[in-house]
Amino acid sequence: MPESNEEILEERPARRREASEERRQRILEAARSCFGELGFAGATVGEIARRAGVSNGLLYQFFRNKEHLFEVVLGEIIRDWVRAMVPREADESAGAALEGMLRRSVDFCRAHPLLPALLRGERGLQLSRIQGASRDRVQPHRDLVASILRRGIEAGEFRADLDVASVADVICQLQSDYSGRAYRRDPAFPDSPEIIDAAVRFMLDAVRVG
Amino acid sequence: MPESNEEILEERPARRREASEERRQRILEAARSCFGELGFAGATVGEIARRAGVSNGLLYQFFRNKEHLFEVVLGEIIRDWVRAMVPREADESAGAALEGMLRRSVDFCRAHPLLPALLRGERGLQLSRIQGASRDRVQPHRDLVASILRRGIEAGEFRADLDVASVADVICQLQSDYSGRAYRRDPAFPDSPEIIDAAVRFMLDAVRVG
Amino acid sequence: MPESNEEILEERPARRREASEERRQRILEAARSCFGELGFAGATVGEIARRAGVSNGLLYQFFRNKEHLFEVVLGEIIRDWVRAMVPREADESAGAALEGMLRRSVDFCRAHPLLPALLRGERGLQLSRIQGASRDRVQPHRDLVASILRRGIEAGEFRADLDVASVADVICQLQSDYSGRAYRRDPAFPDSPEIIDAAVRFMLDAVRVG
Amino acid sequence: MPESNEEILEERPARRREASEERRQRILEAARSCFGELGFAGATVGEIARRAGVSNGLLYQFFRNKEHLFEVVLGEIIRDWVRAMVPREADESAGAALEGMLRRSVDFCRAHPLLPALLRGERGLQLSRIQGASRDRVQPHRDLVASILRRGIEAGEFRADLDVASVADVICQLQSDYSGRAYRRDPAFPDSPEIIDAAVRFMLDAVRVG
DNA sequence: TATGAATGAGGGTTCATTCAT
DNA sequence: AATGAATGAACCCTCATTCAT
Repeated sequence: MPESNEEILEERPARRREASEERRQRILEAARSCFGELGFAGATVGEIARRAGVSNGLLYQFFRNKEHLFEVVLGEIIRDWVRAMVPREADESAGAALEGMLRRSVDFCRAHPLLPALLRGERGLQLSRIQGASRDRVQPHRDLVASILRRGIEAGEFRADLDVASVADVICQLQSDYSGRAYRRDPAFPDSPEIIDAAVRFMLDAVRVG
Repeated sequence: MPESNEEILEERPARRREASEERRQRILEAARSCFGELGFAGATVGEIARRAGVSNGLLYQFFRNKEHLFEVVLGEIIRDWVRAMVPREADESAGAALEGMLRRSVDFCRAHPLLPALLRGERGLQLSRIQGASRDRVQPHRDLVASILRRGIEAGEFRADLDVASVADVICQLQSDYSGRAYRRDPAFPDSPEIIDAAVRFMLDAVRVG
Repeated sequence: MPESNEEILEERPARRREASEERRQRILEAARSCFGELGFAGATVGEIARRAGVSNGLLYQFFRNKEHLFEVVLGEIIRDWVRAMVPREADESAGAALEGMLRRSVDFCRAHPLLPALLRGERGLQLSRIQGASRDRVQPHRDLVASILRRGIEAGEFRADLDVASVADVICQLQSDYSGRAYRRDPAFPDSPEIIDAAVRFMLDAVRVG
Repeated sequence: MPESNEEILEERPARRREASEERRQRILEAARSCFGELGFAGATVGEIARRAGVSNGLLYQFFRNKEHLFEVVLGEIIRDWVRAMVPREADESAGAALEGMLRRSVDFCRAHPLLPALLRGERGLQLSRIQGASRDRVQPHRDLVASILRRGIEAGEFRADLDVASVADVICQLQSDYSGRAYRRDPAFPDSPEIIDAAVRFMLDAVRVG
C-alpha cells in the first residue's frame, strides 16, 4: 500500500470534488446549449438537467436558481468572448487591430452561439445583475478599443478629431451586431463574408484619415 | 333635420363601434406598454387587460390570442417607424438625408419604446410571421437608404466605390442600434446626445468622400 | 281600407308573433343539429345562435339557459319518436305490431339522430328534469308494448307465462339500442339490415309460443 | 442477514416506488369515481386530485393529460369486466353459460359503475383510441358468446337456424344494457332482480329450441 | 451528495350568461 | 324584441422549486 493514511483520507474528498466539478461543468454545458437554442424562458430546468444527465435537484446545489445559472453561463461566455478579441501581436497597425477584433468576434460567435442573447439584452427576467456582470466585461473592452483608437490617432493613421469614447462605443456596437447575426440565422440579417467585409470597411473608412 | 333616415338608423351602431374601437385602442396601448416593459413572455394577458381596464375575455374578441396581439402591436409600430424615417424635403444633400433619418429614428423610438424588441429579434415565440412582417418593412427601408447612397454617389458627395447594398445594411443596423437604446435604459448602452452625434459623424465619415 | 282599426292593431302583433315563433323554431332546429353532432357539452350557445342566424342573446328570451334548451329539444324529439312508433292498423298480429315498432323506431332514429343522446343518458349535466321529461314519455311507450304483449298472449300468439311488465322493458331496451346505432356510426356496433333482422327475430322468438 | 447487498441497495427505491405506485392507484381510484359520477367533461382534474389527496401537478407525472387518464381508467375496467364474465366450469350447459355471463356482468358493473360510460360510447372527446381499445376487448367477447351459441346448437340445446354472429351481438347488447343500469341509478331504468331475471329468460327463450 | 416525486401558483384560453343600446 | 360586446369564473396544463429519502 504505497499511499499514506493521510493521502487516503484526502484522496476521497479530492475525487469527490473532481466528480462534483465535472458535474457542474456538465450542467453548464447543458445550460449553454439550452439557453442558446431556446432562450431563457424557453429553456426549462428539467431539460437542462436531462441533457446534463443529472437530476433536477442537483442544479440547486450549484446554482441558486435558474436565473443564477443563466448569469454564470453568460459571465463565462462574455469572459471568453472578450479574451478572443484581444489584438494579436501581428496586428501591427491600429486599423489592422480593429479589423482583427471585429473578425475574431464574428468567428467566436459563430462557434459560441449563446453570446448574442446577452448582447441583444433578452428581456423578461431580472436583468439588473446580468447587466452588471455584462458591464464589468463590456466596459473594459470598450476601453481597449479606445486605446487602439488613441494609438491610431497618435500614429497619424486615424482622424485626430475623433471623440474617442463615443467612437469606441459605436465600434463595439458594430462588433456585437455582426457577431450576433451568426446566432439569428435570419436571412433578413445575413452574416455573409461580403457583409462582414463591408462592415469592416465602413468602420475603417469612418476612422481613418481622408 | 339635416340627417337622412339612413344616418339615423346607423347612428346607434356607430356609437357602439366607436366605443368598441376605443377599447381596442386601449388594449393595444396596454399591450404596447406591457410588452415594452416585460417582453412577450413576461407580459401576461391578465396584466394587459388590467391596464386596459377591460376583462380578460375581451382581448379574445379582438385578437386570436396573445401572439396575434403581439403581431398587431409590432406591425403597427414598424409601420409608424418606417413612416417617421422617410427623408424630408428639407434634407437637400444625401448626407443630410441620412443624418435626418437616423435622428428621426432615434426620436421615434424614444417615444415608442417597444419597437426595439422587434429589432433585436426577441426569441422564444413563433417568430415566423413576425419576422415576415418585419422583413416586409425592413427591406424597403434598406432600399430607401440605398437610393440615398446612390444619389450621394452621383452627386459626388459619397465615395464612388461603396458596396451600396451592404453599406445600406450597415447604416440600417446602426439606426436600429441607437434607436433601440432609448428602450434599454441601460447605462452601459447610453443614448446621450453625444453618442448619437458620434454615431451620425461615424456614419457620414464612412461614406463621404475624403 | 277594408280592414277595421281593430284588425290593424291586432295584425302587427300577429305578424310579430309569427316572426317570433319562426325564430324560436330556427333556434330549436339549430340546437338539434348542434347537440346531435357535438353532445351537450360540445355544443356552444354561440354556435347554435350562429346556425340559427340570430344573436347570442336572443336564445335567452326563449329559453332559460342552455340546459333548458336541451330539455325542450329532447322533449320534442321523444314525443315525435313515440308517435312514430305507434302500431299501424296493418299490424294485425301482435308479433307484426312489435316488429313494426322496432323497425319504425330504427327508421325514425336514422332520420333524427339526436334521440339516442337521450336514450344513452348522456351525463355531465343536471339530468333530473331531463330524466323526468323522458320518463313521462318512456313509461307510456312501455305500457303500449305491454298492451301488445297482452293482446298476443290472449290471442295465443305469445307465451302465456310472460312477465309482461319486465318483458316490455326488455323489448323497449332493444328498440332503443338498435335505434341508437344509427347515431353512433361505430363499426363495432353496426346497424346493418342483417343485424336489425336478427334483433327482430330474437325478440319474436323470445315471446312467441314454441 | 438473509438479504443480499443488491436487495439492500434496491430497498430504498423500492419504498419510493411503492409509495409512488400507491399514489398512482389513489389517482386512478379518484378518477374512476369522478368520471363515473360526472362523465369526462364534467370531471375536473382539480377534483380528481382533491379526491386523491394529491396536488394537481402530480397527475401529469403519471398521465399525459386528462384524456390519457381516462383511457387508462377505461382500459383497466374493460379488461376486468371481460375477465369477470368468462364462463365458469360449473356452467355446464350452454344456456347456463349465457345466463352466468349476463349475471356476472351485472354484478361486476354494480361494483364498478364506470364501465357503462364506455359501453354507451360517451361523446365529446377524442374517442378514436378509446373506441379502438374498447373494440379490442368487445369483439373477443362477442366471439366467446358466439362459440357458446355454437356449442348450444351442436348440443341440440339452441335453435339450429340462429344467425350466430348477429345473435351474439344482440346478447352482448343486452348484457351491457342491464349491466349499465347499475350505473344510471335511474328509476325509469331499473336493475331489480326481477328485471334481470326477465332479461335472462328473454335471452334464453330467444335461443333455446321450442 | 444526489435524487426525482411532489407541489401549487400562475399561465392562456373558452364560453355561458348578462345588459346597455 | 333584438343585438353582440363584455364579463369573469373555471378549465387544463406547465414548470421552477423544495424536501423526504
